[in-house]
Amino acid sequence: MSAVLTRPVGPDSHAGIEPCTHCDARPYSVCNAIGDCDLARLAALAQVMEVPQGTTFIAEGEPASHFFNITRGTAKLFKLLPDGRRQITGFAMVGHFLGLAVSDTYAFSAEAIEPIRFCRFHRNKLRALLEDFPAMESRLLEAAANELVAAQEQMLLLGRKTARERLASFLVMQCSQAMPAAHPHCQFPLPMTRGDIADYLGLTIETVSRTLTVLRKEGLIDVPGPGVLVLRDRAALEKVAGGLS
Amino acid sequence: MSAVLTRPVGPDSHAGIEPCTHCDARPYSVCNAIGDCDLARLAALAQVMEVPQGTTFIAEGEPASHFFNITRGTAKLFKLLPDGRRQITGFAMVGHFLGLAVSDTYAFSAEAIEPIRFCRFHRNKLRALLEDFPAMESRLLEAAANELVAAQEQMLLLGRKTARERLASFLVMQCSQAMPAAHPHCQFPLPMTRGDIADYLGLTIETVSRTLTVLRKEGLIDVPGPGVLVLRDRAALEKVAGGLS
DNA sequence: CGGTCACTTGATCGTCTTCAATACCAGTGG
DNA sequence: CCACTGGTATTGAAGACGATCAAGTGACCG
Repeated sequence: MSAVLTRPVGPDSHAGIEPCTHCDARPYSVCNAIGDCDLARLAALAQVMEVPQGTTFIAEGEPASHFFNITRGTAKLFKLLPDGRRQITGFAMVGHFLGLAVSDTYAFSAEAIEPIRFCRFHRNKLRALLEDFPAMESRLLEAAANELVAAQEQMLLLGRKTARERLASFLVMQCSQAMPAAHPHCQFPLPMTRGDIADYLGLTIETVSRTLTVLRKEGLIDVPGPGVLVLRDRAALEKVAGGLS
Repeated sequence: MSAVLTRPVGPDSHAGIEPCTHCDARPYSVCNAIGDCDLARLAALAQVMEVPQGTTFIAEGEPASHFFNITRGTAKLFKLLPDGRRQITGFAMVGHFLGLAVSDTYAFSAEAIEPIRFCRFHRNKLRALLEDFPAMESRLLEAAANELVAAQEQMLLLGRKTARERLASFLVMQCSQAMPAAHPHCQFPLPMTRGDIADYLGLTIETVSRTLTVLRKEGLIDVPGPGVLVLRDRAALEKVAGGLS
């Protein structure tokens, strides 16, 4: 990580004063396993940081010194082949935990697709903390199990679905993530570029663009502006996503 | 799971007498986190079972009542689309743990590709056990983290690698799994069919067969018999697998 | 022997990629 | 104000890789 591009949040910042008690991510993240009374101990280990859009704050292959917890914004996680081909393995939103890997180097890279804030912990210090808070370890296991399920779903998408099915799956998933309630008609932000979507779905930018155009002309979706998307017919999209048309 | 096709191993069986102490999987599996003295408690919960090749012993979408631990043979884990398209998300060998999912239904199916033996545990009983043995929970978390890394690698393969690169990656991985030592010249069993390999790599049977033929004619591999494979030039295969040719 | 099954090989087809041109927007500086 | 730039998105035409369709082989088995 480039030291120039990252900076700890100063004492004037809200998050700087009470890094955990009032954290935006607390309701969503694994740290909610720790009671308010013990939170100070966690806060003592946390280093809150903000980085601008485009910052690579985890680099594949580098020594894995920290755990990360996203508290604002979205990051993309990806792996690269030597010739530049890229596969985005996921998007980490508020509450997402990064760096679980047992290995001593990171298995993937992470880059901010918006200005983001995260807190980070030294691995060995957090490991010691985990021994005192088994509840947090349980939550981590739970989170890992959920990610594993999502990864298997993504393998099905990458290995067996058509471009049309991939886009439909992606949009439905993004929608349900943004709006837990299953509204039939839903609008939500789409902070990633076409290139990011393509690298997430194993397609090219052109195919993503073309397929979105088709879905739009069919009246299944609408693109009112850059970074915004509307599902006009969510039920139909879910059918397409499931391979039923 | 069909009750007809599975059967608990009787008291005459070796595994039936001491399900854990002398288990083949113990050195490789998460249960090695439990000391010999406490092993009886684990054994009391374990139900050792054997099923023949072809048995589907976990079915996607069914109530997730058990955890599983493979102790002999190999199983394939897969997800299906309504029209029959199939994606194999992994092969579970000796020591592999299944059923971590938080959800109340299984997220994937599992089928024996050889005659296999496994032990299974009721989820709620095992959960209670985990509270008394945090070391086991740590091992589970470790295992889950490793699987997550493997899943990300597989996403890179499915999303961005060519058929040739996929086969090379698969063979190198199978080899290093079978023989931890990095012999330049290595022979190992390949229990899965071409169809299984295809569904694991997101290809068709024909493409798998053709690509293996090419690799064979290039002298990179050899197929001495059905279910057996030899890497003639492992270094070259690793280059191909990494996208370097 | 006829049966099935797994695998191989060939010919053709189609989806997605590649290459290319264009449009658009924001920022910058003449 | 407008030209210039770089990044992002859209659209078109041509091409390639893998899929599909089809035939044939060999092994195993009743």
